[in-house]
Amino acid sequence: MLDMRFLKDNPEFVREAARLKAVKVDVDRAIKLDARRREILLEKENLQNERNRVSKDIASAKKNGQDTTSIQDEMKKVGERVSTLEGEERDLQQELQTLMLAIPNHPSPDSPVGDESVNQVVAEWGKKPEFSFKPRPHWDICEELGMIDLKRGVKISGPGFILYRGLGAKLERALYNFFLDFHTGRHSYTEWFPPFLVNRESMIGTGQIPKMEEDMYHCDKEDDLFLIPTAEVPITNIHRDEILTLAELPLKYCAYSACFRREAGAAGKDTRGLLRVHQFNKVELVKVCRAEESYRELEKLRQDVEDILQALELPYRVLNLSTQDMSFSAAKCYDFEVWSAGVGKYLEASSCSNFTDYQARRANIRYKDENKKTQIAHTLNASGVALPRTVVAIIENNQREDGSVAIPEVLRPYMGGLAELRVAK
RNA sequence: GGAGAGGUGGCAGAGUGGUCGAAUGCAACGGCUUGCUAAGCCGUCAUAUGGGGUAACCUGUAUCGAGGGUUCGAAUCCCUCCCUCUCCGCCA
Repeated sequence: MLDMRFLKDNPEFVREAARLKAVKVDVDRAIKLDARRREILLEKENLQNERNRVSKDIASAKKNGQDTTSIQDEMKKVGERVSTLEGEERDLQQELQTLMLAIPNHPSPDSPVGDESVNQVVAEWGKKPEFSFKPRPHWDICEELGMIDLKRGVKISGPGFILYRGLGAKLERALYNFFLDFHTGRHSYTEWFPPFLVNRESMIGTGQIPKMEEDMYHCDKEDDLFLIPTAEVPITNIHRDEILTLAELPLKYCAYSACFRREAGAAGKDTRGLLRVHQFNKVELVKVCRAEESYRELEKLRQDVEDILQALELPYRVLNLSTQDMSFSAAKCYDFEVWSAGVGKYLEASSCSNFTDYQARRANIRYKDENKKTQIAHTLNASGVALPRTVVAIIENNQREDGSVAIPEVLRPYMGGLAELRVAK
């Protein structure tokens, strides 16, 4: 959410920022509602002031045995007027809130302007593997090695739900354990294990609602709980409605979670095998820091993600996302795409975003600065990293002509010392 | 799921209709003093938002789990919801 004062002072800037993100907003309406709300508030508070004062007088007058009926009648009228104004204010506030939640964060000046076609490649690492045979896609290899069972996954849940088996299941476990150990150890993140269902306030806090509500699985029995699309939601909301001290910033958190996405309308396009699924595993990195530090923390976060892709020896490139391709809440976003030889494509394996104060204002995450003033924090996050497409790249890039797959060095300790995946004799 | 108890400031804990935004204690912070295993004394010490002032600060309003109601006036009375604890039931 934006600061109302900022919006009031810079309506043109906000309009322009929304245009850059191709989001329609009604800035004028918001300003008008806010002005009207202020008027009402002023009148209401003046009346309340009068009432508070007179009520004290009544108390002392009664003590002295004086008759206070007429003045009480007068105050009753004041009370009624206050109630009316309160009702009006509530209505205005609600409409204003709805409008404000629909205004996106403004993109940073160094984000390329436009749609996904103007995304900038800002880094490339590693060499695409070359083969003396035609590399196969992961769905062939994985089925052959008995690592996933696509048909039965569909039977028990539906399309987009993956049933991992044997070494496939073990590889998942190996990867997220490796990721967690790597980030907690080498990068000193604090590990959390969050609930996978969260309430509506949390979803609003990180900005999934209202914009993306249709993409979320919802348990509507009466609990109003949502399955998390990413651990970003519970982890960023840990400090919702809290005031942090300067000493504890920046917070560096990491968490494994399963992630649930309806991916409504995405069927048919790049969805084979593990490319786009409704449930997947991910390790997420979240940072909360003071305002001045967020862009520097973004670069560090980016490095943390690069480190882990390099450890896995996966060729990748980093994109500086365009204003329209980044998310609603983001100010700047890097996407990490790993090269995968079988499908012959770069696959998005991580997003690394600075949300500046946008999520923190929604979630009310603040800190006291050195002058003891309360400031809105900045939040960031990155996947570190999402598993399915990482698995795809590992399988497809490390495949051999005989159908076996080499396991990256760093994962072998997590696979019980195994150096390759192959069909059991 | 059933029965009971309870939700007050960073924590503990008073307060049951009127100078209560809230006693007191602990913790924390600032200062003073001091000599004996660290203590004593003084002061400061919630959040949001509006107004005034360069500023320290002054000031209006709201907030005692949340929302509604009664009343001139609500932490205190009434209603609804949420949460915590204890006991019982169920259960991985």
